[in-house]
Amino acid sequence: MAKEIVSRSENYSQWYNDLVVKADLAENSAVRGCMVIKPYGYAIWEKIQAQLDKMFKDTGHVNAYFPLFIPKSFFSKEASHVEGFAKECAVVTHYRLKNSPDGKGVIVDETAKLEEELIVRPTSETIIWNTYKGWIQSYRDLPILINQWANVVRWEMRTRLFLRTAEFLWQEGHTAHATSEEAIEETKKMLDIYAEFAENYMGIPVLKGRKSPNERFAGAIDTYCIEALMQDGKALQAGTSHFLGQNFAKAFDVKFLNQEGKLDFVWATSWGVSTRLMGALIMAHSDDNGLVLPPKLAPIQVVIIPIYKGKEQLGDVAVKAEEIKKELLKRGISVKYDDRDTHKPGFKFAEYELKGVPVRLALGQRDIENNTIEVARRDTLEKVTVPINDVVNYIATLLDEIQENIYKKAFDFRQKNTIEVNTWDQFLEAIEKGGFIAAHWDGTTETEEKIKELTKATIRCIPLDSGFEKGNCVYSGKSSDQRVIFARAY
RNA sequence: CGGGGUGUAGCGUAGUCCGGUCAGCGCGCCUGGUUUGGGACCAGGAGGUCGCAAGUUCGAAUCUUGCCACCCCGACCA
Repeated sequence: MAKEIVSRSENYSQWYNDLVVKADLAENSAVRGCMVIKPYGYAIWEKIQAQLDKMFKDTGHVNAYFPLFIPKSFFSKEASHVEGFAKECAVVTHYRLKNSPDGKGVIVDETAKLEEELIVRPTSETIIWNTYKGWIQSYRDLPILINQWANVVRWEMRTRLFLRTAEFLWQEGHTAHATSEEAIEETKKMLDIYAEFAENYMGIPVLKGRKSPNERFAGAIDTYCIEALMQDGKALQAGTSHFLGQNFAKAFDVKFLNQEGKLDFVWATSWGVSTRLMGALIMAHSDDNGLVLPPKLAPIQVVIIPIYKGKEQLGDVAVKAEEIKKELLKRGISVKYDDRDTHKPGFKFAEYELKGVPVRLALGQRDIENNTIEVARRDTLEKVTVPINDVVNYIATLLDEIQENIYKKAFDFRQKNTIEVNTWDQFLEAIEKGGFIAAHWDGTTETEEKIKELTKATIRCIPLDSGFEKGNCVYSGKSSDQRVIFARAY
């Protein structure tokens, strides 16, 4: 199975597609816009889930599960929310099939029409706030800090594996608070968790910021996000955290008695990351040889490949390999010993490179004699031979080093591709090159939309950590107090 | 949803204009043997309602119509 992928320079999006399919992460399914996540891809997602889940729980959140279906009437209760999602909702109208009169298959039974149509959730705010109404009477019932791991459906026109699919997996946190301050604090706390996860586990540097009103979540007062830069210079929104104010509490009439005995509406947040993170992971680090996975999320961290001539040599090598495997496992490092005799070593080397396994060990007769082993790292493709007795320690350190190196590489790339511009001409030039553009913006939706129309660039975020700076809008010339980040985005 | 393109074995493709010895090739797959420090080699073998459905015709991968899927570009979006 000679699996070739097209190079990034030749065709970036083809490279991405090739990679997803050939590294066995996912494939298109029989259902338009929906993907099958294959075991290797799902294993990465499970690692993402496990870590995030731990971080959520460490900050006081608990998991629960709400229904896939949402009564249509719930949707119309929050005006901007409906408006935002109406165009991409799948709707269930019937609950029964019957045999077709012509004998060819089954048809919808028209007599089984639902009294009220059900929406397949594109997000769960409405069903959750309808539920919270029954749970909250007093400030003593607050806060509610719930997360759910679920699938959602958004009927997208154009889909791409992981980046945009009609059905996707995600987590959505939905919290309820007694005060605005507390809810805002929660919104920012979760944004910080996302950023920490992206940087420390995925190895992807992210910009934390706030969305412009135009890019805000439907129904939110404020949307915060983390934005990552991909190797082709396009931005990718990797996570969002919303301060919902009292919008949903008002829409679903969720009130509580505060300590002064006065009725008030509850304050809300919601926050989520999805399988889109897989797309970010792939595009941030991988190269023309295939995936490059950060050790902390790699399903297999180390692969051992035996090199041998004849069965008796394999025996010697196998003993040593199993020994090393056991030692690595003891250290909590995941290992695969690949002794398939149906493929040659060179084939396996290429295969594990394609799959992004961070460290590869090659062990042969020559090594047994010299008490050495060959260690190859995926991120730099460097190979070294180390004494076999040191290999476990060596690998433990190396995995950390790879994790760091991957992040550093991505960080340097972002630095190199983030540019401050002050004139419209500079802006036009910069946007063609790709990357993040820090420019002044007059704060109006009209300007934002005009820029989008002219350049396809959108405001990715208004960075949280960049300070006040007097300047003039790059497009309109009107005065501005802060630079914002523009980019073309996924 | 609009514009463009593609659909032939698991994958990549030739053939389609000009209907009839056109169902071929490469990779992969299976069996046996030799191999094994960067994608092995030899020999033999299996596998296809030519995307689906109607139609034209003595005859359709090839012509007509409709549908479906995928890719690229736009509008939408995590």
